[in-house]
Amino acid sequence: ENIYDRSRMAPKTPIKNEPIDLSKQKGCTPERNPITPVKIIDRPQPDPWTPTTNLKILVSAASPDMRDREKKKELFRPIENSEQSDIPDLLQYDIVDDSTVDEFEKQRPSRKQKSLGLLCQKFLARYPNYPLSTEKTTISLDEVASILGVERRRIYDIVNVLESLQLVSRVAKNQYCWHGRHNLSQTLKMLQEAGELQYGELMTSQHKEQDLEYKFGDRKKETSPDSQDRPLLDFSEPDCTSASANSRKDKSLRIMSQKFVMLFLVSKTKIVTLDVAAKILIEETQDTVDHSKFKTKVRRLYDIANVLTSLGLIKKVHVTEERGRKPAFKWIGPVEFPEKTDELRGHSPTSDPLPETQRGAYAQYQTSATGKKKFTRHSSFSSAQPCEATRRKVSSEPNSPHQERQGNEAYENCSKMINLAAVCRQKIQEDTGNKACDTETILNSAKNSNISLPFSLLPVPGDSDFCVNPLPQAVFPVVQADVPSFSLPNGISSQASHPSMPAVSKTENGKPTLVPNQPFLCFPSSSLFMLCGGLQENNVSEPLPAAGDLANRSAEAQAAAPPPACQKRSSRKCSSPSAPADDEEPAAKKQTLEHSDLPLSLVVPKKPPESPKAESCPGSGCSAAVYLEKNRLGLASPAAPEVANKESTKPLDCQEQEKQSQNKDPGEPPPGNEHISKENANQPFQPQYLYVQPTAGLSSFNFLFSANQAPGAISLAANQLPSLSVPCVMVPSAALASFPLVCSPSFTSPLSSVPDGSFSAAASTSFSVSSLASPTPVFVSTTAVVTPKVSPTPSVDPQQPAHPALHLSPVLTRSCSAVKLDSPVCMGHPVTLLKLQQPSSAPLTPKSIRPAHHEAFFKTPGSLGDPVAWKKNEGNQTRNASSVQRRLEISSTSPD
DNA sequence: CACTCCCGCCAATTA
DNA sequence: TAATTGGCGGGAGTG
Repeated sequence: ENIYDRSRMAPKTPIKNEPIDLSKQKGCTPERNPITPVKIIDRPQPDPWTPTTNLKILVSAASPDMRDREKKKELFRPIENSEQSDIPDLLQYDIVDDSTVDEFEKQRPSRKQKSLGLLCQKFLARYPNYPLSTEKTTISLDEVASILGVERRRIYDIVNVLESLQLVSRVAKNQYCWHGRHNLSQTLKMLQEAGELQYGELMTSQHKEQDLEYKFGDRKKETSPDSQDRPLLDFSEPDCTSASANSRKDKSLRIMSQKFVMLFLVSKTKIVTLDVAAKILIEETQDTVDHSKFKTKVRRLYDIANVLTSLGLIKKVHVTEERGRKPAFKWIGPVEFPEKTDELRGHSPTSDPLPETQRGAYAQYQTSATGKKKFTRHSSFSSAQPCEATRRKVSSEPNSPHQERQGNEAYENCSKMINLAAVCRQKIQEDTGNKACDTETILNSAKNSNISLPFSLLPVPGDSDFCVNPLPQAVFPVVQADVPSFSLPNGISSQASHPSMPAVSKTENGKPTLVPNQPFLCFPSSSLFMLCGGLQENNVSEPLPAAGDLANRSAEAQAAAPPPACQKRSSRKCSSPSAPADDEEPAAKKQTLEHSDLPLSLVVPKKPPESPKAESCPGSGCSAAVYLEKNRLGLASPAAPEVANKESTKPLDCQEQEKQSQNKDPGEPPPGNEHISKENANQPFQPQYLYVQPTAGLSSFNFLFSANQAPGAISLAANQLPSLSVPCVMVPSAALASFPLVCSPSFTSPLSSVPDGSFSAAASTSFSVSSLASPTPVFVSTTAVVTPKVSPTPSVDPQQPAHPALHLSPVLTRSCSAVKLDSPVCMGHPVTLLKLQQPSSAPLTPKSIRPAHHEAFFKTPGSLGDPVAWKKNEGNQTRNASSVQRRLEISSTSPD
């Protein structure tokens, strides 16, 4: 055997592929570097295809043999190393050359070289931390396994953990999509919230005991945990089950990873010992802790810890207790999300560890969102939820039929997350009370349901999110749907996305459904601003009920709903929030916004408590929204915010916006979000705006609505169409400056502003107007807000065939968020809106719509100018920008 | 010896 | 049924 090996080693391996060679080479080549020499060697295979392929082949071929023997492993190993070239190996090799068996041993790199942590680093090194939204990176498990020279099993370990944090999502069999860390903070936030719910008590209570070291102060709970844990578990499981029915398989690694992370996030000391964690995690299962079980759990925790360490989220430490020193891990990642401005935090910590890559990019955050979305489809599975949908559901599907399925997993994850979030949320609700309840509830439901939901809402996949506001009235069912959709956060992105998907599908129907009557607003991403005329001054903070308007915005805000994931039921409708409030005008009024981010959900919950005020508003309905604002304002949103805040946000002037159409752009420097809000205040004129920020980073947009706005103003502009009285503006946060989008009912003009590059981002967005029905519904969607910034140029492609009416489609595309406004909706005054409505019917076609061009608009600023462009009536218009882009759609319709 | 955790069998799921 | 996933725990490497 030995001989065989040797011989083969030398020659063979090396040959083929690059990396491999190394190891082998040593044999051949004295030196360490195998690199050169080898290639030649053997036969390459007949088919060269790709380099990778060859490798794979080799590997595979080799492996079997090797195995038989034993050594094989070793061989492989080298491979791994090869890239980096592990030194050790080389040495050994040399030595080994002659010798024989030993070689094997020697060669083998040593356990460390094969460690999961190292492998994970190699894996991570292959992908950018903050990929551009546009690019969607798919990961082929086989390929990666062969490239890294490891068995696929190991890749699963890595991917499962990454998936639990949403750094990747499963797209299909053997295929994962890389999202990077854009959503990481959101995910962590969710986990933190969920963790607080589940484990918080424990901490508080401090069961701690045993294991932990007091010293550190960890909390650990252990014993009692069961009960608590359970809840979580339950939640999660249920979700899963119910929702996707997924398998339970998820059970372990993924869930365990999330729980493990939760423990860190909840822990004050940020240090968790393995044994404590193991106990806690076991409980879920049962109390009996049998030793073996414990051991197994610990093994798994090491696996997870290795991956998390590679991610730079934790590091190993030792805690000494009375008993002695125990292994423990300390969280070194971001901690922030909690409330406040967390955003910031995010990066830094994280980044540190990270490789160079990109850390900086917060901005990307947003963008990334888009990427996430990938999922697309929800499966139709609608089955899931009957509820709401009943009606709406659409058939579905839209577009992409491809894979969706996979989504399930994602769903699961998402769902889990969602569940957690939901839980949190609920709590919050409780706390807060009802006010928002509806909303929340809705949200919750949404989450669950979302998947199924038909509605349009769409979630945005990525971050974006949107809000939907249903009108009060209509709300109901529809709402539900909406809600859900929106929820997705993020992150879940992916998952979320999935949910979205459904939404999307809905969309189809959706359109109709969506909003048929009601208007909704969706805001994508996190950041949105809403302005309401009513607002009183200030911001958000108080929403003042008084203004009915405010109310409108309300609640929805909730953004909370993160959850999309689950399908569960959603029953509630979201709409609600507003509803209660006032009634102002009926429909119109209420609108709410929602945001959804994943994070949101998390956020939301918190908020509530925090900001009761907002709630107070409740009456009006505002609550949700309000509080969102608050959050934002106050805290800043957690997630991405930073960026957004910083920059972006700018609200541009309202006025302008109002005007709208235009967006303004860039220039304006609006103050930070906060400022903005203030601005609002300041600007009294405008008073009414709501600003919503995105929580997450996304944020790309902000929306402003003016309540009062004359609609006319806005609308007019361009199109004239119609209608919409309400003007809205979206501003990308990131871009801030860049542009806001405005939608007016018709949308018309607003966009124009975009022109700038910034807009380009915008570009992504698309607008479409449909004639559909409502008088003026507008949809705006954005998806990825993020994108925009990034690419200005983008172009979009458009494409997709759009569906006419649909806003939906867009959704699918990903991005989308749509807002529709009916007249009512708008925040501001509905009334106005109504009026607006307008006219329009005609609109649709009007002028110019250029269908195709839309893209252009986006892209080019210049184009924007044209009103025409804006309009597109046809269905097709939709375009999608690439994933990245976001689109806006507006429909105007008129009834004719 | 205790801590780590690699490795891969094999069951559960999927395709 | 074959392939993919992933739980699980033996037992080896490290210190």
